[in-house]
Amino acid sequence: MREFSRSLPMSLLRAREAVMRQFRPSLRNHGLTEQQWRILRALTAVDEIEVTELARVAFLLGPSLSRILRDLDARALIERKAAENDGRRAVVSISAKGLKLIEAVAPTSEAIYAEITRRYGARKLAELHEMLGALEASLAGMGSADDAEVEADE
Amino acid sequence: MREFSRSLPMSLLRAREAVMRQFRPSLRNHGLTEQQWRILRALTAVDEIEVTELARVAFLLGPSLSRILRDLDARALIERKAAENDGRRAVVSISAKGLKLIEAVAPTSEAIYAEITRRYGARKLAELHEMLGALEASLAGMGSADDAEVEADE
DNA sequence: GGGAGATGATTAACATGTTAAGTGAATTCC
DNA sequence: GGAATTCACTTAACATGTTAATCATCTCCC
Repeated sequence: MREFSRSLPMSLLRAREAVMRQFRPSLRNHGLTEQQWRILRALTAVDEIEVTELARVAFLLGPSLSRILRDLDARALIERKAAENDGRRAVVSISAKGLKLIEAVAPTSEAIYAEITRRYGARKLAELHEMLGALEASLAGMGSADDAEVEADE
Repeated sequence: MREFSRSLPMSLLRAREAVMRQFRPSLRNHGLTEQQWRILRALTAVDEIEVTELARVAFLLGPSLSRILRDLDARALIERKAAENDGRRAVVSISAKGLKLIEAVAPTSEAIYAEITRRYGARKLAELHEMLGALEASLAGMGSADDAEVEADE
């Protein structure tokens, strides 16, 4: 079997952890987890957004997002309301307080990102992004070739 | 600020998820989570190994590893014993039952990996591995440049 | 226009990630 | 040689990942 440390999931996990290790302390100092930051960060780019769409752009599963939105709402960092023409949908936006928090964290975050870019190289970083995107695209249509399917009609 | 979807952590997360999505159903059919598989997989490469070293190679934090080992032990997939000359250390090895399980999962796992390699390209995959390793190395010495450190003596 | 099915969001249940604290054994250092 | 420290591992506590189930609304179709 393949050398363990060379497996693709492990390489991606290790690389991501190496990056996140840089950001976590700063976020922590501002009372934010990585996922909470992702959500607030995504909210700054739009006026308002539906929960499902937010889950897509912040790359979180529904249940995780539900919990985090409940918490962010309790901390008054976001605002929620029902969609006008569909009682099922909820619309979320960042609050003034949330915006203020983002602005407090952003400088450090940007500085860390700049340092990473400096160390790794801007060109190489762009190339890495491109290759990761291509990997995603390659696997897009590869519908989980599941062995031992219990039900034939799945 | 940077376009959200272009952040490095997000790219790495999305790529990893695209890969893991392929493996999870098969592992699930065999009653294993991704982390449990990582541990058993790492144990097949050695005769026995201490817990701390296992945490390093399987890239898991101590607390996660403790919990999972407890579970794998209860399922008789691994064996545990104390180190001979140091009562603090615990030594872990895979059991015959665990080995049998690995052998049952491996073919599907290898097939999925082969398909990923075919789609993405073997050369490109190797290059991606190299770039991820370089990224890790670039950030190795970058001791969390924490802003707003509460204590000056940290 | 009302009931079956689809849809958006949440809740539930269990496993892991993450940091801090605890426990017992080894080492250090007067 | 024993108190203080360090070390390996585990527990604790809380947040998120993951899948399944629930709940309310909406749509469709008869």
